[in-house]
Amino acid sequence: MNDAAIPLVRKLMAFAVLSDEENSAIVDLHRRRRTFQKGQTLVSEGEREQRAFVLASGWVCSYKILPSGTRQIVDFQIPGDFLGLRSVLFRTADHDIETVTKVEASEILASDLIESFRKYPRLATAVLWAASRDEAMVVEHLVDLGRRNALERTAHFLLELCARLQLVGMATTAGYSCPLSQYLLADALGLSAIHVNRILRQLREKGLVQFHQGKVVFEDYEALVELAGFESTYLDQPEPILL
Amino acid sequence: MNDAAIPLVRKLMAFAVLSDEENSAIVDLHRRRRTFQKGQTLVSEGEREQRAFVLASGWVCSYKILPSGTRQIVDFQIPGDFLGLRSVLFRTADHDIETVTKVEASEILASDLIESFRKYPRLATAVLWAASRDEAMVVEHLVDLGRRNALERTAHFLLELCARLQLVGMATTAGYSCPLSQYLLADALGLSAIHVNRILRQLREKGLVQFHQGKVVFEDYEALVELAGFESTYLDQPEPILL
DNA sequence: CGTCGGGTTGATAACTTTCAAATTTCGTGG
DNA sequence: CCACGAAATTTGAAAGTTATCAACCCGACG
Repeated sequence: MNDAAIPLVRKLMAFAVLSDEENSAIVDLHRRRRTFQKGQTLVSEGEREQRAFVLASGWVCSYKILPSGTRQIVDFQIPGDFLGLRSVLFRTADHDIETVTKVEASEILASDLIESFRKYPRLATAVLWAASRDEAMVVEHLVDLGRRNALERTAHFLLELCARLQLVGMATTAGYSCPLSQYLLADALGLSAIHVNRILRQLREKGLVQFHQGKVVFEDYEALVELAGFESTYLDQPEPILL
Repeated sequence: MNDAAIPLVRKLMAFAVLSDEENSAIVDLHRRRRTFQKGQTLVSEGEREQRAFVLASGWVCSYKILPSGTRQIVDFQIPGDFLGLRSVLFRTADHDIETVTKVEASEILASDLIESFRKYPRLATAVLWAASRDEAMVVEHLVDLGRRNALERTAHFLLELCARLQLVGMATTAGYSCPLSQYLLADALGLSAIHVNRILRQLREKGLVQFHQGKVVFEDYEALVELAGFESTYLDQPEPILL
């Protein structure tokens, strides 16, 4: 198998030029393959036994449920992303994780990870970089919810997803496949599904983006970036930093 | 000086029983003391030279400015908190950091930190725990903005601040000193300052909390927890985990 | 063929912002 | 200690944004 076909390799390559040994160490982490059906819960809040995964294919979401029953999706994970890396440290998970589509993921034993970090320290740095980037995205999501209106927020969200997917070769500025329902979108954007529907219509009518039958199609990428106030600096790494 | 007077020591003690050597290693990190006046910028977005600090006294906020000029405060830092730990890894800061009050902070050299982690591995774990807790708080803040209305959100925020301050001995369930203006509160809560004002009035009139002249006074802590849907599990560590 | 999970639309209600202005608080210099 | 100006708080009214409720449509699927 070509290494670049592994999303995690592809993602880390954007940050560090990896040697063949390092690449195969990553490939190694991907034994222990698991398959999950759509809608399956991987981690429940309060759960003790913590497992970490690398997502190979499919989409996942992590969210919190409020006492009132509404939920807020904190983040979606796409191929190449880690699941539950952080919460391994906590005794109990502080949120739920659920598959959005059928998913292939590799279970990562903490011991394996530590061992490969010991052998290939640059790998540790690269993974830490990935974790920092994830945190930066949560922060950007927070800004979305706090200070962007529904239109900007939705636009920004679609653009950010695009940027992330590009890192693993699953999108271009022309568009991408997106398996999210308007309900999922709503729970991520802090809106009602009905309002999301209207906003998507507005974006369509303005000739900016289309989102139909699982496909996001950008009609005017530049104008959308402008509308959303999208800054990709925290996602773009023009070229690998770690040589 | 009594170690427990150092907020970082006090905070980490909630997580790990630290030996005398470990304690003094932490105290050691606090040489290189710096003082900053109120309203001073510590880190600017896009800045290259990254510095990390531990806050010894005073309050700080980290925020993002949108193209429209509005801002969203991502988090406040209080004594015992790290500043800029994560962004040291990124080449450029992705947000601004500014003092809210006069501040005393110790500059931490990455090399010093790594050295003390090498000597005292349990310290590394404790700090990592603190970082995870910080991330959990950002997530909770995100949920605030996405799915709680202004009243719940404000109540939740005041309670969370209380829980954090308790860890460093600066609050009780009776109340605490809080140097935040309603403008700062508004930028953190994703509301207008005017609305914050009204919400605070409502909370006062319901007999739940008062927030006047820099003091938060809880009148009915239990009822407030109920209203806010406040879950402190992610903050409470009933007793040290690492023995 | 009926059901079910999306998606779509309209009407109404609730929440929050914006604008404008008055009042209070607070730090500073006299 | 007082006066002054700047900053923060408070209030009202009007406008804008988003949620909620109630339908209806449509395609997939057993």
